[in-house]
Amino acid sequence: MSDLDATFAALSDGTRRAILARLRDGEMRLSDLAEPFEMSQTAVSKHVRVLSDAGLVAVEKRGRTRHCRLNASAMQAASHWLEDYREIWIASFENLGSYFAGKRNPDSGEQS
Amino acid sequence: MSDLDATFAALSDGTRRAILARLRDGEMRLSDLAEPFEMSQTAVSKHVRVLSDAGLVAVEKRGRTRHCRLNASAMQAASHWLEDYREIWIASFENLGSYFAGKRNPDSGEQS
DNA sequence: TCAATACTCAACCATATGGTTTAGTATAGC
DNA sequence: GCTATACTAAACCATATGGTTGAGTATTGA
Repeated sequence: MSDLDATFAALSDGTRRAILARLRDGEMRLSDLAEPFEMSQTAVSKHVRVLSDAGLVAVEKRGRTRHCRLNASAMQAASHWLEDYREIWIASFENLGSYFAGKRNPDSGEQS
Repeated sequence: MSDLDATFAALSDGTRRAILARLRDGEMRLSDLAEPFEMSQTAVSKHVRVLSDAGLVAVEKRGRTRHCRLNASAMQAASHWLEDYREIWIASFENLGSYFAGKRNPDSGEQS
């Protein structure tokens, strides 16, 4: 599995995205991280494992607790891949803008 | 499944990302699209279906052919989600930069 | 030392995924 | 109308995924 495969696959689950969102506020123990989710801690632990394997979070063992923090650099690769398509979706919005502009005023293609 | 679930899941397969890459050059018939892949046309058709369900490609039936084109707006939602983490990974790179800079020269934080 | 805490591991289950093959449908063109 | 083309659909298979429970391990703290 390529790195991008793993990254996008890890991001394709809502629970895992919620875990990442929680970690934006800073490092958190696995048990605290799992607290709001309506599933077993084992399940959350598995999700964290997936995120860790994808390089999206770093887990550090400290005594009997595991401390998780974001490792956003893997996201950058995913973001970079998407970036290559940015001009295409911008173009499609411009076309849409021209379309609506044309309905109002055939000379104008501008948008706010 | 949320839209983001579907989008990221669709992007997590290398074949599907390759399909999207091919479509960057413009619209293509399904059979032409399938040609370089070492799998059955049925398999490619299924991948296109996944991309279509995720809103990443638009498929238009014209006679007996299906014409596929990029619909990059769904990518924008994914990109936007990742964007929220940009400041975090930038911060982590800055820290890394400072770290290496500190090894060379404690006054400089610049990199090539 | 002993109990509680914070996990991991293993086994299991249901469903999803990525592929195949075979058969069927709709259209094009002779 | 008949045949080739370009698909889609259905059935099947192996493996992956997301969840569970129950047992095991390591660490803390009284």
